[in-house]
Amino acid sequence: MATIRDVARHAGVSISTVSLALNGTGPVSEETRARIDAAVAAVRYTPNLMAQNLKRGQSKLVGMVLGDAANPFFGRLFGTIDKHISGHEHMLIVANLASDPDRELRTLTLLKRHRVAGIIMTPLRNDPEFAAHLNELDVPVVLVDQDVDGTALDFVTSDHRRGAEMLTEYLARLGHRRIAYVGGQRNMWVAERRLEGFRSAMAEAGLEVDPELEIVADYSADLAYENVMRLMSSPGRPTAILAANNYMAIGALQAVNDLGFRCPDDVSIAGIDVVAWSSIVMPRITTVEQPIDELARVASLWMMEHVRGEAERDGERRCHVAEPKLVIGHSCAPPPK
Amino acid sequence: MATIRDVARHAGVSISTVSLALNGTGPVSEETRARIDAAVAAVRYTPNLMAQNLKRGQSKLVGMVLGDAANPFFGRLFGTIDKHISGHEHMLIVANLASDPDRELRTLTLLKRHRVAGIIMTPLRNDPEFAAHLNELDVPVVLVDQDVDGTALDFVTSDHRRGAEMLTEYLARLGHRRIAYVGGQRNMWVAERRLEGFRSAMAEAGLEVDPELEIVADYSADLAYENVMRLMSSPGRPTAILAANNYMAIGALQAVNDLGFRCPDDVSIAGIDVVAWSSIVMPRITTVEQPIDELARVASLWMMEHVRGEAERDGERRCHVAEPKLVIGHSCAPPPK
DNA sequence: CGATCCTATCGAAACGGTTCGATATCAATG
DNA sequence: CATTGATATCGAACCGTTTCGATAGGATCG
Repeated sequence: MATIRDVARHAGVSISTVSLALNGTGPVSEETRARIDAAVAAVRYTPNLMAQNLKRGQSKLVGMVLGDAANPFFGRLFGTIDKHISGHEHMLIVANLASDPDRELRTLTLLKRHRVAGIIMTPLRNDPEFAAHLNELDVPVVLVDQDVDGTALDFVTSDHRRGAEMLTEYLARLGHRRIAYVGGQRNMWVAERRLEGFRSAMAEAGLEVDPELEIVADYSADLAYENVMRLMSSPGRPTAILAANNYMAIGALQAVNDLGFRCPDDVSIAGIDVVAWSSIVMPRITTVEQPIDELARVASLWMMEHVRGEAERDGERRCHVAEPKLVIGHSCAPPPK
Repeated sequence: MATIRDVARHAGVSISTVSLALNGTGPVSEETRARIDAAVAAVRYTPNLMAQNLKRGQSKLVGMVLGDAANPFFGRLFGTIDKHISGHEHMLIVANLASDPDRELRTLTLLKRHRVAGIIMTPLRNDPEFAAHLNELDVPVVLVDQDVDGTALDFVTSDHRRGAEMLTEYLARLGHRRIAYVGGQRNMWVAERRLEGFRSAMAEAGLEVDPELEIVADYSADLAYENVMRLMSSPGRPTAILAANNYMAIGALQAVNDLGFRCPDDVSIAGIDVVAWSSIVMPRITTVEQPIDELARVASLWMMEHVRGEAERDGERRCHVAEPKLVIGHSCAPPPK
């Protein structure tokens, strides 16, 4: 592959002159510039970014770590962030965790080896060991969606607790008293917030939570399916089900259908974060949506500030909490008599 | 950030010894190795991959160009390819075209500047100018999903033509005679193949295609919605609709619902490539699925062969055509009397 | 006319690594 | 004892750039 040396030789000038001409830094005569341009085309020169970055001591790469690329939430998040980042002649180098927390640390150090200018990540782990690593990483990081306790990193999320509250309140107002909650892993930040929201809204509505109806289904459609099957087959079955993410909502709906119940006539279903894409799921599921575009915009903005060195590190971490939006579908109705 | 020089100084050895020890190339005494390891930990050394790659003349980066990251098809494709690639201490550097063909060329040259070891891409454009650029790129490329005529690049796809045929045959066997086809842009490779499949299966079944019922909706749910609204409001409305991708299938179903028709009682709907994720769309849409895992596996395999220099370039391009799978849902029935 | 200041160009030193060809030490060999 | 051959370590060149300081040839000025 052609190097700057080839261009210089072909144009009959020195290497430094080529560099000055190509980068527009330093004065170059019209004539020389023309010869250089011709040479570039002749030898098909493409500047080596690795060499440029090495020399300049900065990289035009921004790392992005996704919790689960197959989930449309992350797909849209990535797409929108990419739109913002790649405008500034930067590129995203993306790693997918495939929901496997063990890959998280390895991925981060690999990105650091690449000397990325910064990392935007949706973390999975939330434990002191991980927080310690994050703090020692020495690369600007913006967390999205999920927090890691014990770090002072910029953090962009939506109000997961409020989202769960909104749906719970909605179900309670419809008259439901036995509401089942199908939630994610107990040790995950987002799952905790959503569970809090559910419980607080239940308390607020004067309803008590039956421990039997509080399920942990690890964000998996299959586990949700099994649990809802069991729940709906038992005598004290709920009249409404709140699922804490899109996959589990789908699993729940499937289970309800397969048992011959009808939604919303026999049982109401609401799901958090059931992405717009599934809006024609029939019945359309009542949900709270995260404002993905807003999350992506703020995260990208903050990241670019870090990259440009504009982020005034006054010790205070920045947090942006976006408001989720209640989208009423046709999956909820008053409980059957 | 600590460099190899710092490690050397801290351990009291030369730079080259550190390099030899860390890479396991060349003999290093137990004692020295221990001192070096200690020094690495002490100064928190992380090798600079840009420098390593520059010197070694190779990069551990593989480029991936996605047609539309927000579409779950690409999300799953990316996730699965990443799983294969990142096993070999490589990383994926991903760019999203957001369905904008104009970004395609720029993205490719940017990836080349990064000296990626290869590029896996789902192209949008299919024209001679683009093919020429691709041929001159001088970077190993594996095309996925969509072909570019006039190149000799490795190509992994599924049998789009056959997929459309299967669905058309299925609808014809159910007794439908007026089948509408909602297709993608006419200049796109995949769209052409699917249209061919539709027409050939129609001919095979002895049905004629009403030009009025052959819609171009650019893979957009909105356009499909509008067109199906129009179609279903006209006197000669079809009894079945075949949509050429997931978005358009959703648009079509929505339109049918909004007009008060019932699917499949009043009209049957089948869609190509309606991803598993939407399997609980009610009624579950009859579809042909692309074997994404297979596509990803073959593409990754071939890419790694290129990266390792094992690809015997004997002039012949490699093509892998996977068989799509007919998944029968509940969205199709015999036409109403 | 010598000093001064642009303008255009160049050489050389980095950037952070790898790697090849020394060199030094020491035990084994003839 | 002089060779030989490992073994362990090092110095220096190089990968493809950028960039700083130097140089040289005018034009401008007092």
